[in-house]
Amino acid sequence: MQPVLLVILGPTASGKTALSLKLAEEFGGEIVSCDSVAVYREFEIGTAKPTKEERQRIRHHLIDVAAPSEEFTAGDYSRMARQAIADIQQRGRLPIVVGGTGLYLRALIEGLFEGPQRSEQLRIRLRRKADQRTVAHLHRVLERLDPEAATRIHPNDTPKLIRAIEVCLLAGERLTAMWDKGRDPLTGFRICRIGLEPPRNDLYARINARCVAMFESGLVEETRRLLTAYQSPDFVSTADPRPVARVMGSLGYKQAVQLLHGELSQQIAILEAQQGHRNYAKRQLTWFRRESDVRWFAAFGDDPQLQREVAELVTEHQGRAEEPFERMLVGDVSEDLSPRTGAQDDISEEDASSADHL
RNA sequence: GCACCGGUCGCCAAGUGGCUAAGGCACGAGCCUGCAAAGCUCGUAUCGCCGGUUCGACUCCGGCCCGGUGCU
Repeated sequence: MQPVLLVILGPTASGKTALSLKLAEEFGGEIVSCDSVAVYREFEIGTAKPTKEERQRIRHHLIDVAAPSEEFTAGDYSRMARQAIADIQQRGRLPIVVGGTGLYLRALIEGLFEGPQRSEQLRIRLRRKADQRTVAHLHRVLERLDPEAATRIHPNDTPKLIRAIEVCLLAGERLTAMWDKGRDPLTGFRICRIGLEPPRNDLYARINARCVAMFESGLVEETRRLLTAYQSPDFVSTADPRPVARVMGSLGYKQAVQLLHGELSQQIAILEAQQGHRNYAKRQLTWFRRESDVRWFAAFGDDPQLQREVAELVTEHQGRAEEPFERMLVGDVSEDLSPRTGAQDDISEEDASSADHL
């Protein structure tokens, strides 16, 4: 029977880390982080990675896997995370994906379409074009290359227009045609999705407090240190030999950089970082709400009551994975105390065929 | 006490005697197929209170209340 893959998703500061550690301990699991900034090394305080102690206690994957100056993408994430999950599975342990980055999670579970990787040169040209003329120009270009894609992408959405044009040009094929070929989903697992959605006001209060804590524990000093080796995407200079680190533009670091440039007072920097995180949390929630088969919990991940409930759910899910036919047979053999006996005969055609490629 | 300035959505803020009172932020809803902690879309007020002038007032007049500034 297919092994279980546990997925914990929720907005920033909802307690995913606490819950995942608890579950990993209880079920003998390893954690696969799904966070587009935690993949970068050297950036610590602002990324809210699990602590060193936590990472010693429970094995973590997909954290610190890229150099700050590296371009890391959803495709890279998907490939590496799948490898990590396969390894964990092989060790006989429970893989627990802990996600905050919706696109990465979707790339991991549902896959991406078969398309060309991004081309920095092409992007630079397109972006320049967008600056010179108007955004509407890019949309017109896409209209010519792929009218259907142009219908689906809003004329103001520059990054998506650029990717669409890039794909058409590089592949010599329409983007929508490539979409139609489908994705490459992750197979071989029974996925159990746990969603965390604490009351909005409480979540916002936690986000605010966490931002303050980040600044108090040295976010600005860390940023100053990092700035000696990398430059921020918001203050690039071509004459500067330091490589650009895109993470430097992410929430918290962005404000710390502005503070160091004297554009912001400490107080305003904190307020803006808080605001950015709150807005981000809201976007995450609308993304996750669309995710299918999520069991939602209206509490924080560190809440003991919630942890108990989730643990129960996971146990139930695992049980079902090990005794897949029990549920189907309850009606027929309810008096039978060992429903597993004889269950084999009742395998349906679909199950029999899907068992073939195991 | 007197004088002046100001009171427009949760905040900032335009505005006109008469189309359905700009915009920004927040907030809410939503999008998302390799930069995603990014980018984008949509939604939300009857203008401090009372009275008057007027065909018609948020806009004009008077009084009151509140905030700011100045003065004896």
